[in-house]
Amino acid sequence: MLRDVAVLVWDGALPFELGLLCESWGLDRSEHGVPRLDFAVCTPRPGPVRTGLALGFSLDVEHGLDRAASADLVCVSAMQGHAGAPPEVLATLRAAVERGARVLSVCSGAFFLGEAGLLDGRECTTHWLHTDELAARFPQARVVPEVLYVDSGQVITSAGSAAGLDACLHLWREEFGARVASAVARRMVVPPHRDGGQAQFIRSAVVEPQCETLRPVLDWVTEHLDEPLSVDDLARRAAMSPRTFARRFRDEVGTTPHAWITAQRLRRAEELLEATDRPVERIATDVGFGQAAALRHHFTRTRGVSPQDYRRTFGRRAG
DNA sequence: AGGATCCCCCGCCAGA
DNA sequence: AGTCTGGCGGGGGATC
Repeated sequence: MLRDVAVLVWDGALPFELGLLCESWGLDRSEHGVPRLDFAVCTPRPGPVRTGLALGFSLDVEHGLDRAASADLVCVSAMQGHAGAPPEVLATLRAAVERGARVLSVCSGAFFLGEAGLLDGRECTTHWLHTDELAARFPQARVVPEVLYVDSGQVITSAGSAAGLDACLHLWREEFGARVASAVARRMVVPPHRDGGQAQFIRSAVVEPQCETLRPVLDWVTEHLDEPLSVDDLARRAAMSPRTFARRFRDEVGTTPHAWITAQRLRRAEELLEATDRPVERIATDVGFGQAAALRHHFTRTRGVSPQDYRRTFGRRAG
């Protein structure tokens, strides 16, 4: 169970990436039913820590790295420059993994996990600008480009900047269930869940945010998850050819129609597992899986636990 | 649990 | 030249 989170910083810390870690793990949201965590920002020599990018301000950090020794999760934020983490930091990261804690990197923070030898043989990712460099510097690392984050168990790496939030929300879900994760997301006013495999690029979200042509169809789908949904039907509903629909879908949503629909069905199934006592078979049909086997297959593949186990952990009667 | 069938979905290319 | 569309084919994943 996750109870204690430490974030490691040193000179060159980037405020946005550091800030999202503080926002995710440091805030008290107990009035919204979110467990309160012990949280600390730590640095090798407590005191002033310069931020990167010549932003003209410093942080005053109270805690030394010894404070990270009890953490269940040790986060390494992004720094200006990708090399040369202090040796004490690398030792802290290695010690965390050795004692069974998890480590999480945001953006170029993955390079420091690499320096600590924690990426060897593991799948990982970083900002799309740097995936090639990461793979070159750490040949043993299995770098996955173009995803938002990678959860390889003890080691979680996320892509550029804001994808760190997605990785954090993923961890909230994994540790505390979808209801808590949604409460955290709601407080931060971000979408509750973007799947890790989603593309880092969502072209039209940047290029023409006002022209979200698929929004009505997406909304319709989430209201009709229990029905059979073929791509041809959705394309017709969007008044496009199937080929154009699939292309626009990837551009706007960042994944394929079928993968997205499956992800929505799993999300709904998760909610129903937590909030109701309906049998898994019933939930499968309620969310549009033809057979319960399909739900179980996708659920265990993406969540790492069976629907029943998920309910035992996060359901109403869970202890 | 495995195999047949279905349906995505992506690369390719021609046309607007 | 450059962009967008949509039909086709095939391989592979999903479904039953």
